[in-house]
Amino acid sequence: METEFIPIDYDYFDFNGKNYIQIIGKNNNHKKICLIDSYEPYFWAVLHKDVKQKTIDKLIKEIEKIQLDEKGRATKVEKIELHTKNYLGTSYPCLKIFVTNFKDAHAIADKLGYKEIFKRRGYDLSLITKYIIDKKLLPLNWYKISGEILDISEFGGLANNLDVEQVLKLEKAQKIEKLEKEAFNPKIIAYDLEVDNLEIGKGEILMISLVSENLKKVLTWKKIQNAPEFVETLKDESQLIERFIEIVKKENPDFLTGYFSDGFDLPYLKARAEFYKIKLNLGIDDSIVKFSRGRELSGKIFGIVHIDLLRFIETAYSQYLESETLSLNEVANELLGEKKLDFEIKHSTKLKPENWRNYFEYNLQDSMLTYKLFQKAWPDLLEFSRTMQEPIFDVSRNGMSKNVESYIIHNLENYNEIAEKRPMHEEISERMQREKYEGAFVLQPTPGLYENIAMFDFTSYWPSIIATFNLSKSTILEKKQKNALEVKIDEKKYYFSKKKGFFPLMLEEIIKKRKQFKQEYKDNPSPILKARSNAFKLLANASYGYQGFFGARYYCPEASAATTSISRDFIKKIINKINKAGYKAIYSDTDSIALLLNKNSQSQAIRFLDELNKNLPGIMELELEDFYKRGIWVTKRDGEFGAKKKYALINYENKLKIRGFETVRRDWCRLARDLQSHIIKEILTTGNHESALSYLKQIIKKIKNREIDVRQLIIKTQLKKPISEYKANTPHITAARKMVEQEIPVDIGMLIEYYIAESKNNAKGKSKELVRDRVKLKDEPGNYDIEYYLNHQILPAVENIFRVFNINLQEIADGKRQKKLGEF
DNA sequence: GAAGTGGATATACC
DNA sequence: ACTGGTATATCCACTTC
Repeated sequence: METEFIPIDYDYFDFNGKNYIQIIGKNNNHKKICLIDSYEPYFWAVLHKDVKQKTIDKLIKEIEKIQLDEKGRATKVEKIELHTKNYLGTSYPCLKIFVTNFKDAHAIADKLGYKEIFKRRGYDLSLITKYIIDKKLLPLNWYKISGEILDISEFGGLANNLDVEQVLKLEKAQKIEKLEKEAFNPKIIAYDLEVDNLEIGKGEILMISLVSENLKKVLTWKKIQNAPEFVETLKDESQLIERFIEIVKKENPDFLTGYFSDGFDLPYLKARAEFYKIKLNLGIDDSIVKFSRGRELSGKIFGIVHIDLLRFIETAYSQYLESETLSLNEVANELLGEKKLDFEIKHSTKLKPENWRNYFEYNLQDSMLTYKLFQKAWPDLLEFSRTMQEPIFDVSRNGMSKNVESYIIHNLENYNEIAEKRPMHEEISERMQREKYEGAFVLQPTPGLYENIAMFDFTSYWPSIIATFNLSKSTILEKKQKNALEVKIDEKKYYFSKKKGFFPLMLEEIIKKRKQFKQEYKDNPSPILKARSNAFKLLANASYGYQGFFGARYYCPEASAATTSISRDFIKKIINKINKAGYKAIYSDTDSIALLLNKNSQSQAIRFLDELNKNLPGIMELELEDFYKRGIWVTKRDGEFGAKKKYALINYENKLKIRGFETVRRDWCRLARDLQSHIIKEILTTGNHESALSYLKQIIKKIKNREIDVRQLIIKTQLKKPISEYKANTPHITAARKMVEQEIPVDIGMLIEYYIAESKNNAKGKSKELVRDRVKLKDEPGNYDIEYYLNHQILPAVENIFRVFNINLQEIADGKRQKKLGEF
């Protein structure tokens, strides 16, 4: 039996004590296929270099005798092979020890207390990861496969109740190339629950919406006359759950997706199903939904990949998004230009029929948005999975450190490397206590309005340093060696080998691929190429942090410290060269330099950049980010020094680039942010402050006359931990407590919205009330505090901008504020 | 009782 | 606890004179 096949999800099962792999995927006729494959699990024993052959033979005989019978599972060492492998870049004789069941590999490894054995490795990788590495059946790639149709009786009748076109025992698989357009088009169902009580399982499920290519449905038990046609009314909540299961099973999609569905929708469904003693058997083998533990729950369905889009968006998109929160509403608005429907959610007992009809629409829209977001994210999900070579289920939930590690693990074979082990608890807590090492260099700017500016920046600066200077766990030397690179950090010297290590080499490849895909995308734009280029970009960006991350297998803070140390040296040298060549570096942060062109032309600057590049070693590269016609740098709130990480630029297409200013900070009120951005724009466009100042005066007048809508004055601050864990009584915690009192749901991660109202004992005025005592929730009636908004929001946001022009709003700040304000 | 200081907290930059 | 360090700024509690 031959067919084309694309693997989507991987699972495993035990039969007669042995491990078997189950792969769910599609054939070229878009039918679901299940492949069964055997797998011989093994781990490595790294031997000391000088162990003699005779001793090795004896050792093998010893180890071969090991048998275990734990948890009713008889396991033994099946066979042993001798290989020469690298461990952290050094070659060793290694024993490849095959065991009956991979779950016992760790226990058997623990029995190997022989002095000839230097390290035991490879027993802590997941079975799926090992399978993908060894059999090279990579996720989301096409294969021509041959196999035998599984007999109904085999593996205890496994093929019997599996809802797939075919179950095949895999014999051969050969990778084939397919054009992207004739490639795999996944079937997706998006779903969303509406409930009465947000606490998992504590309320009733009111309705569930489902959206697929040819499916738009809201299931409910609420009988409403003239309900929209997409509504299907069931007898009660238990029928509703059963109908949901029925539809999903009938549709049998590749992906079932929700938004925060790991944390809400799926656990809720499970809890309510349990309440009614219904089996939530969504799996294509009728298995129930399982939740794997971890920091967050992950809901897994056999044969249908459950994707919580929020989790993928957190790792893959959040750094690019401008949205203030990652709520479905904001993310959909930014990525799709579509919003959730307006609907005020109330307890179901308080809803009138027309409210219900709107509620159904609202519920359907949530699934529609989720469905569209999935399609938008699909190229990225696909390319993440292909790049890291891990299933989409995992890649969509893992953070970037895990993704970097997946990439490493799956590419180790190219370097004949054995995987390093994961740090254990004790080691992790030790690592967490390490002192911080010094990071990036930031040049203090001189405040001012500048003209004719260029911005240079290093491409993938830190990764390119790691690759160029060979900084990693496998290349750091214990002591000084001939030709070794010496890096001095805090009077301590570290040495790195000149012989390239696998991590720097992989990184070099990642950077090169990123460059290549970026170029391919430019030449021939497609969502897939963009996603591919982006996956490699994110991988490069996260790789530096990976080496300094306590959970990393290839943890090496010395390499991280050396990376930043070298980065500081280089950027300072470049700054010096810039200043000596008739330019003036006015600002620099980490990998970028803003410089004044002075008398030089733009083309001269580009030639100068080429010169600088000629003297850069390895794959380090400096590029032109853009030319700007004006830029402004301001002082810190107090003192005359220039503030770092705060500037605004305007290029020759009149596009603004604003960094660090309150304009881009969500914890400042809308009025202050809009005013500041207006003023920055005015100044950068005109080159003077006059129109900006008159605009400011207008706004101040409006505030004093109470002409400002309180919605413009709402301050939003995120609640980052449970209220009880806060030591400080800040305004936003006070607001959160008020919300709890008023029975408004308060959750970690939520933006707390409030404004500052007039003091109650305003007239007496002597001992001023604290800010937190004047907090009112966003919908609470009251008068905003004119003094607060003037002196704590509006003026702080703009006074250091005007100070650049010697306009002294400072006197106002110095206590003469009240009097001075009268002048406006 | 005003002024200064430092801790806790949030958010941004790269 | 789930990449890293650098930096600004607010509010509030506390100390100091």
